[in-house]
Amino acid sequence: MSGTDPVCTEPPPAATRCGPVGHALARVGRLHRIAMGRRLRELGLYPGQELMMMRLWDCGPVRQSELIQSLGLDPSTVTKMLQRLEQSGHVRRGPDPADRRAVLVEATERGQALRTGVEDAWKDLESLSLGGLSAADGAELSRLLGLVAENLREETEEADGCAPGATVC
Amino acid sequence: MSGTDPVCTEPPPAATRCGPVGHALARVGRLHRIAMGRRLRELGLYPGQELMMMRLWDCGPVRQSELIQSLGLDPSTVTKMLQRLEQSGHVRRGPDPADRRAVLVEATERGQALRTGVEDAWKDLESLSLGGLSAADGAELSRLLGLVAENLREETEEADGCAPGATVC
DNA sequence: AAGATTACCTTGGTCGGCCAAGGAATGGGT
DNA sequence: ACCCATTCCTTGGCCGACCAAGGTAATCTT
Repeated sequence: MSGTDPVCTEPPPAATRCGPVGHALARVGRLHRIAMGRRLRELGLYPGQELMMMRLWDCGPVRQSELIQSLGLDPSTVTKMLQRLEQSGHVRRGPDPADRRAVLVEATERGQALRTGVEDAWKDLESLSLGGLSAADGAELSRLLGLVAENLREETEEADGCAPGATVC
Repeated sequence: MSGTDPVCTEPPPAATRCGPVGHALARVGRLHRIAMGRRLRELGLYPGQELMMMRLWDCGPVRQSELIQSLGLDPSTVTKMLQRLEQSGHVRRGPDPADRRAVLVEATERGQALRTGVEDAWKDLESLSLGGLSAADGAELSRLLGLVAENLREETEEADGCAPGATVC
């Protein structure tokens, strides 16, 4: 048994006083990411990459810019992540014949093979997270998180529009 | 106006199907972190550092191990973060006379000066996040997040105990 | 048709965060 | 007293994620 484990967070600092919900949010988000990361490691992925792969499983070959927008990530983040995923053989990149500056991305067989594993991991973690909650509570939580997400999204976007014709898939 | 802004996330991938709540959680957590990071930048801090500082404001000089445990972070993370905070003058580190392998950490005046700014930022973001929610909804959200946190914490800790005598402060 | 603007991606740098491994100092068992 | 286990911290490596800046290609303007 390894003695001291990280991730304890028991008595959080007085951030609780200034932003109880925000603090709980940050805390839960981190715990969720860690728990997910643990499952992903057995699959050979790092946390964050699974969302990228999910996107690639759903859509076929996709433009990198599409990934950037749908995942809401910085372009440079996507570039580097794809470079690593390419090197680990999960992803293939090639030029877009229709636009020579664009890059088309798709999952390799090796990447496809992870699909059920990743989806199971998500389902597993989902049920674990909601353990002890009634279905009604789950729905309520989902609803409230949606509202908060909307509030935060507005501030983050700060006027833009998020091009409507983007849901290509 | 910078044209393309990241962070859009509009139609999330089919992760929604496998773990709607988990996905919303990850999403909101990230948005919250980004929004907080924006406020912190004006104060000269990076996201994550503010929790460390809050802990230091509450307690006086603290052992590094205390920070590790209370924030639930990896020891190496804390070491590096403190090195940077020290270099930016927000924090001072010195030897613990009672235990020569330990390190005592405390906030400098410069670090203290950020306190109200950070707390205001948290309050501000909190009210923004909860905009449009009734007080009852806020409480409900808090309660549900607490439950989920508990579920996730159990898995993350995986048997340990989190030494009860740790709430020194 | 030439020039300015945009869109698409890279590179380089910095941070938070994790893991693995290692060096000191303390403490417990015999 | 001695040695072994534990605790406390550091270093190095790797990723996700951000920003800033730059290079190439398409598009819009005039």
